[in-house]
Amino acid sequence: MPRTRRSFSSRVTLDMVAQQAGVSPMTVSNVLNDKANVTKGKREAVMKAVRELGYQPNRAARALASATSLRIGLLHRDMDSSLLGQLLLGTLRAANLNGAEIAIRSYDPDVEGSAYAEVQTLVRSGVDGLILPPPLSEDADIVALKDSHHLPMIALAPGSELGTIPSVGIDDEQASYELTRLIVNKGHTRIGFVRFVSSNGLSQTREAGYLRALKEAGLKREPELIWAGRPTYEQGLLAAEYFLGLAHPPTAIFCSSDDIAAAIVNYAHRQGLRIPGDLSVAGFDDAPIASQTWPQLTTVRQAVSNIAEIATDRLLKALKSRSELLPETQWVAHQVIERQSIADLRR
Amino acid sequence: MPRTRRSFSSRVTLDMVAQQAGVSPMTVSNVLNDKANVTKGKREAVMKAVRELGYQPNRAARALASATSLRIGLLHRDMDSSLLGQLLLGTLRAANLNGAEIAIRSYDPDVEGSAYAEVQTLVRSGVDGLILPPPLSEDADIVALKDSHHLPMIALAPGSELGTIPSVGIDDEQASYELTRLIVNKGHTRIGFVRFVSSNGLSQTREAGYLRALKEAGLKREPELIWAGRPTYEQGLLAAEYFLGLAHPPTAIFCSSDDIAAAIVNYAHRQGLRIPGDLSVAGFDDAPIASQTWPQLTTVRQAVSNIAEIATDRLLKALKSRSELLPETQWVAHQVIERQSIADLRR
DNA sequence: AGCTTTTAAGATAGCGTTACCATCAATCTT
DNA sequence: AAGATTGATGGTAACGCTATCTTAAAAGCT
Repeated sequence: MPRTRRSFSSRVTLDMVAQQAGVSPMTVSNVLNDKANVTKGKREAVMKAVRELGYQPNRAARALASATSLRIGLLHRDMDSSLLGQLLLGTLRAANLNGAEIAIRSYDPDVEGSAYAEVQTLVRSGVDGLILPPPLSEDADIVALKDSHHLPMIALAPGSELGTIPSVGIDDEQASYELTRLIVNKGHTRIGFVRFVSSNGLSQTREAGYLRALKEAGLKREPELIWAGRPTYEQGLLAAEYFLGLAHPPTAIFCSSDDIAAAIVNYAHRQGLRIPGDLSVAGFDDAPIASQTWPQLTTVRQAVSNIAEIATDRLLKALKSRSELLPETQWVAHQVIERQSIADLRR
Repeated sequence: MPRTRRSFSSRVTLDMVAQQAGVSPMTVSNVLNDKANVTKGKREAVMKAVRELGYQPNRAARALASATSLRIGLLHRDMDSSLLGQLLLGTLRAANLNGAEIAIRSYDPDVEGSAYAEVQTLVRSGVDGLILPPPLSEDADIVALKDSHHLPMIALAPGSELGTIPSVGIDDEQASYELTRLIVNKGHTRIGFVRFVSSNGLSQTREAGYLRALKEAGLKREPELIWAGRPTYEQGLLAAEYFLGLAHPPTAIFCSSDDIAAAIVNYAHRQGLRIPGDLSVAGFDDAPIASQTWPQLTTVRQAVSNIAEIATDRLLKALKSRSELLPETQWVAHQVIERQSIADLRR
């Protein structure tokens, strides 16, 4: 037996409509949801009662009862400040528009298996899908969950076509090609390149663009002009040391990361070189540091928040329509940002 | 006897958290809503379980049971990449645990009144409260909405005690004092200071800390050692030019911003000076650039995501309990990060 | 007509929380 | 020391709706 009613609010409920219409609550629900079999008479009686009482369904109750709300997980690298903001912004925008919720967790890139452990927590916590910022699309364990747990996922800026899971990002090969061509067009013929050491898609894709531009300009690939390292400032200092120590150093260096480029600029300054007068440098990503360096770096910008928004939207739409998400790569426009770090040798 | 379970999603519920923590569901609810009196032990056990399971309250259920749903607005500077991530992270964490929703909007700091216009949009869209990251707590129009629209708000890192609205941040004066003292203790007696030009709280608070440390060490305030500018890399170059052009330049420069400090390091390098051998430099904020410079900068770190989380939580708790939010400043611990940019002159 | 199949309508049991007590141990009276 | 007060904890029902199953009547079949 009911003890006390909690709500004093005179809000009209479905039960009141049912009573007024002389039918059961279920019938009212069925009418309102346009369900199968309701006779015309009852349907009209219900609608009349709804109108008279000014009934409006309670969204919260409906959501709770129909368990229709979507939740997607987003994993991010701890301490990855510059991208994170844009990433969250884009994801949240798409999630809000789709009435979905997002669950965020961070992992420590220095701990083996940390990302996978966090994904498992997300899965256990009941997410319906996953957003994978780089470099998570290269984690085989995580990607495997797609089939083993039938967990839809989409990768952000994968660096290269994956084939296994859907993704959204810029065309890295093309962007790299365009930036290299810009350097070539300014008359440089000895152009250094810093690639990533890892065997991931990115390192190869960006190098491919660099090589394509060289080839097109009739320049040979010179192994001594390619240096591999991790994308950190410290590694950039090593790269600078290497390039400037060559018997015949490059006149320009294109780096796969702004951190490295900034380090090279800094190192060169300490050697008394002028940038871009004595050495031209280009970066990639348009991280904050690219414009907090002097001279500011010519680089490539990818619209991170757009990429995140598009990917999230695509994932949610697929989830809603219960349709399979095809493992297609979707490309978003990038932008070559020309600033002052590349000298024009033609003059 | 339960017939069938309807939900297929293994979403983590409050009951599961209760079981994991070894308490009743009610206790979990009480912990999450900061209700009544829960012992520290239970409270921690619950929070631990929440973290482990990645629990997020079901908003629909909460709204239904409590007949309330909260939405708070967060305004951020467009393009403010490095802080934004941490800011969102903290805010979302608190919002999720409280089952609240957050509405995010950006404003253009270069357009007069842009922030106010965006706030109005938020208000019209029906937010129940507002989070104000710096420097919004200094916008009189926005703060006035607190009373005119009875809109609760809380400021982040206000830089100084406001008196008008509640806030959460570090004690800037104390942090500035501590960093200056660290420089003093290394034997420096001519210490330059870069303050912000604006008349906001921050510029004065940080300068006050600098002056307090000088005074304590028996050093005089020398006007020529204080330079004012905006917190940008370009301005930092001007500051460097100024300080190094003095007849009797400082041996150390403490900057109210890492951007400025990094610019000074860079400028000094180009002048052939060694850092910290010939010039010591310290920054403030521990922005990414502080560790992407060589040598890495000694600076002050504020836990932005914590600050945002605490503030959001405080706002939401007040909203739920329908209690007035007192205009108190709440201080969060800061951390002086000592790296390699300050020379020890005593040896 | 006697039987099975369809169909409208309703009964029942949750969905995941929180409000509102009831309980029992701990602390405080006098 | 016995009774009274507090305070932590949890049992129970309810929030307003929908999924699922059941029923009883209507319709279809041989």
